[in-house]
Amino acid sequence: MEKHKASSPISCDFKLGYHNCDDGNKRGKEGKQHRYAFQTRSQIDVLDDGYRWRKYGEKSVKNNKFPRSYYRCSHRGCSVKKQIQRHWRDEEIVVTTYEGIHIHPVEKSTESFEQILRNHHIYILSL
DNA sequence: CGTCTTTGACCCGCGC
DNA sequence: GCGCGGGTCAAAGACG
Repeated sequence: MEKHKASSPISCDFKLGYHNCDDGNKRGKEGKQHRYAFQTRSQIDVLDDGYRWRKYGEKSVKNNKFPRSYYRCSHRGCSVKKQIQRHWRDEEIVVTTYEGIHIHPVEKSTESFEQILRNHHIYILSL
């Protein structure tokens, strides 16, 4: 699912910070992780992409009245994370950030990732 | 009864 | 050292 390119230009005045997660320090797990994000115009903040997610945290962000939710793939051995956050200005815009790669097939076969992309007018920001 | 949410505490790096 | 901002843990409860 990492081959979806952003076909439509986005006018976003916010930028996703690429956190400088240095490998080989305290964490020592995986150093470089795939991280990409997209934003959505939707009232629903949690897009069902076919995987099962378990929420493990929620923190409020500065300069943003809406909190940010942290999810993790509930499959054993799969440590894909994602966080969902609303835009600071428009409540309608939802920013979803993925991190990691799934090591197992998708469980639910309801919607494919492409369909979700089309249905919700998702714009991929960076990958 | 198993899975997932909720929510405060905890940890860590950074600046003062 | 202390507070802050951001990320995670884990116990208890909700929900099917």
